[in-house]
Amino acid sequence: MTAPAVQRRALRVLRQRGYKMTPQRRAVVRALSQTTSHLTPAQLHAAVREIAPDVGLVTIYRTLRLLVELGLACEISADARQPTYLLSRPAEHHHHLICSKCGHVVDFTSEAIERLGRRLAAETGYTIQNHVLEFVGTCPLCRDGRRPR
Amino acid sequence: MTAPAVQRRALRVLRQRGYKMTPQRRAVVRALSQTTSHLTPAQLHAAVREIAPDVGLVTIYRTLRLLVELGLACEISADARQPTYLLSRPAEHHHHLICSKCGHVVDFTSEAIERLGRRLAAETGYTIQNHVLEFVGTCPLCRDGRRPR
DNA sequence: TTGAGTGCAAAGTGTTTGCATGATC
DNA sequence: GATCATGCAAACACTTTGCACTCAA
Repeated sequence: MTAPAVQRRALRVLRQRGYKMTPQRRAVVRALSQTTSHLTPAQLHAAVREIAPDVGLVTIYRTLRLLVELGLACEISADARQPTYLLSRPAEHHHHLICSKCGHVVDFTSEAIERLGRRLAAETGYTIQNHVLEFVGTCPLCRDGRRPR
Repeated sequence: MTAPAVQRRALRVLRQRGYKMTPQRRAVVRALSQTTSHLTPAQLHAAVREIAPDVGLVTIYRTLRLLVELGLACEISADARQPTYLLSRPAEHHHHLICSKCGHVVDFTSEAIERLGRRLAAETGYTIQNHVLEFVGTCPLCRDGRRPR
């Protein structure tokens, strides 16, 4: 799913669910769709201000919460001290491979995890509701020093 | 690994690494070893105070950080707003299946995840440093209402 | 004896809430 | 025009830090 398509889908869902289409929400969605990385609320705030200079940080928090509720954005928790957010590209359940240097994120899905979940459920008697899987590493560009910083 | 064994191992490693064996550290390790659940710093503080009433919350934070650094405790980040901690039972890399009702935690290891990591590395060119996998669900006792609360 | 460890209070960080104003539908 | 959304400031919750004192080695 391309970035503009992700952006359009998010705005469409917001509208369909009866939320008002404000310039602030548009700007948040647009800023999120323009990065392949994952952003902290503060970083997103900075990015949004490039588009719409007087959006407040509070609006960032409120909009992020809304987007996550609607399944339009994901929260990455690999670093517990610093939750970060990105727009969900695939609609279905998926996972993230995150570059710890540049923050680039690769989405993937895995049937193996689903199987593992079923096996664990059978072995332990748990009913499994959801799961989080995040790989953290270094992307090829950063590793080879081909990316500034 | 039984709870007392986990406790002894943690104390032994602390000593071996040259850290002083204070009553506070003993109490934190003991309180952690006495639960099969995962605790927030505040919950752990309460539990520690049952054993050693004047341990401060600051010491809980400092000791948790130390234990995590030494690989003796794990941080669970399934709920990004509330990191929780537990003593590592297996020494090697492992994952958690967490009951969202009572907090009980089941450790497991998975060769399938290691394989998936290798496959992702090959496909994307990433060098993978680590990964987090957490399943969240309901344990059999809680689901069947056989556990109070 | 001496430096690591602790407790307290204060500062710091990140996030949420109350409320008046403003904009969307 | 009614209601939802925003912005500001204040409140909040959690975590870390500075500093003097204590205690394990």
